[in-house]
Amino acid sequence: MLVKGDAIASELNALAREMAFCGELRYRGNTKIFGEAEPAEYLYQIVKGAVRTYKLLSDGRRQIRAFHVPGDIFGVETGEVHRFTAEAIIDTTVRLANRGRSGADHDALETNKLLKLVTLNLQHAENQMMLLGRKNSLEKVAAFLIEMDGRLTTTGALTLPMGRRDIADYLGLTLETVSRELSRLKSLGILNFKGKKTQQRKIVLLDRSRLAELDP
Amino acid sequence: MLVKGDAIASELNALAREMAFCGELRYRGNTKIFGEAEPAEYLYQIVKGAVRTYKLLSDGRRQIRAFHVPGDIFGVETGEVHRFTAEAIIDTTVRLANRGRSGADHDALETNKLLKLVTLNLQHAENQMMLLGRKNSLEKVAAFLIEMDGRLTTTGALTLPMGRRDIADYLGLTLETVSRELSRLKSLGILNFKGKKTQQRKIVLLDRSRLAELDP
DNA sequence: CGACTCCTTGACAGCGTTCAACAGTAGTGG
DNA sequence: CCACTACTGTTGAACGCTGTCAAGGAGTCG
Repeated sequence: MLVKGDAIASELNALAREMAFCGELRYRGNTKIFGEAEPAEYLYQIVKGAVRTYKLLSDGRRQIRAFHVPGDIFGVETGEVHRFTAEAIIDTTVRLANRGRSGADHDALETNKLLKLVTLNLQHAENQMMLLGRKNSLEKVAAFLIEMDGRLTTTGALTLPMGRRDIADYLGLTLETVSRELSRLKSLGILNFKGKKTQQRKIVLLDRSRLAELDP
Repeated sequence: MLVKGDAIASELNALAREMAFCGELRYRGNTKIFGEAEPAEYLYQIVKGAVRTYKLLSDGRRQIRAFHVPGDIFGVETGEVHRFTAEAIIDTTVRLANRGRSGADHDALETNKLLKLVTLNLQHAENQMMLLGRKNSLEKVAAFLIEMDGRLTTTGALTLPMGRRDIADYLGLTLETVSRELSRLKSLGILNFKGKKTQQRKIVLLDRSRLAELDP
């Protein structure tokens, strides 16, 4: 069975507590943190805010690998350069951790932590492959909500930091389809919007069990 | 830019040469090697044959993670159990390598090798996410041929061990669509079939540069 | 020979995309 | 304060890519 997002996230948090961080940086919304193929010098842990990591095709098609929220670690690379771009979605604060000296081999403890992090990334990617290749649009949106529910629900409401376009590029859909399926879930009584008429990024999940049934 | 399959494969081969293998097993085509959630005790390296690794949804929808051909290592798990099923596609011989003692921490050298293997898996998964989420059917089939061309071309011809159904479940398509796009590539003069009328698994690539242009 | 598997091909349907219009909110500057 | 613009999100209508359903050919095996 698939491991859900929250299980992965909680293990990430446990790992993060043991790491040695060495600095802090702030980014405004929609600004680049690092780009694909740039040298990878640090690990990043989010203190506040949200980040998307993605790859692009030459014609601009975008596939978002993952969303990262407070507590998450990203930029885990074992090679010399980043394999994807990272951007702050909203105003974001990150802590930096040094990667082990490149070239020289790391000490065993550090490599073990790195192994754990890369493995969690791989698990997430494998689950996302299943979603992208074999789920329909309603199932994709349901899975997305379940993942985010497990990671950033605070006060009973789910406040999405990202817009419809980002969600679409995460799920392999268009923003219109995402919007339609969210409306469908609302009309089914499974969720409700809370914010202003547009910018509907505050969602209240009314029926988690029926939502879960939509994600096979 | 995306790392192509052959780059990953060649690094795998380099790694494999340093590993300590401890046994050999044979499997007939379409037989299980290990199942999802079963205890993970070994690493496997293919000597001869071909293997698919995949996940299933409860209703039977299948997503193939990867195809493995001679030289490849699969079953790289850091947890206690396998996250996916592995099946021999055709008659297959594999070598077994012990995973480090679970629980106790492995020596640094071994962990480093494991890290390399998991990272290569992650790279492949990230590229596959781009393919599944954002490429159309022709681009998917082209990418598949390019990947396989880099891994199992021997005598100028590309002999695919897997059937259309497997290819479809790897690319997030149906077998009919795979068949149609292969026919299209043939009618475009980019490839030719070599085998008997059905069982068209021998493919000759006539124009690799035009094929590459189809994969953005 | 008949049953079976694998693949191809055609016709059609439908899911998701594309194109478009519109609404609500925020920011800017007169 | 209000116009004007920009941005985000929703919704409708039409299209088209891919899936579904079906038929048929070619090869294999008992």
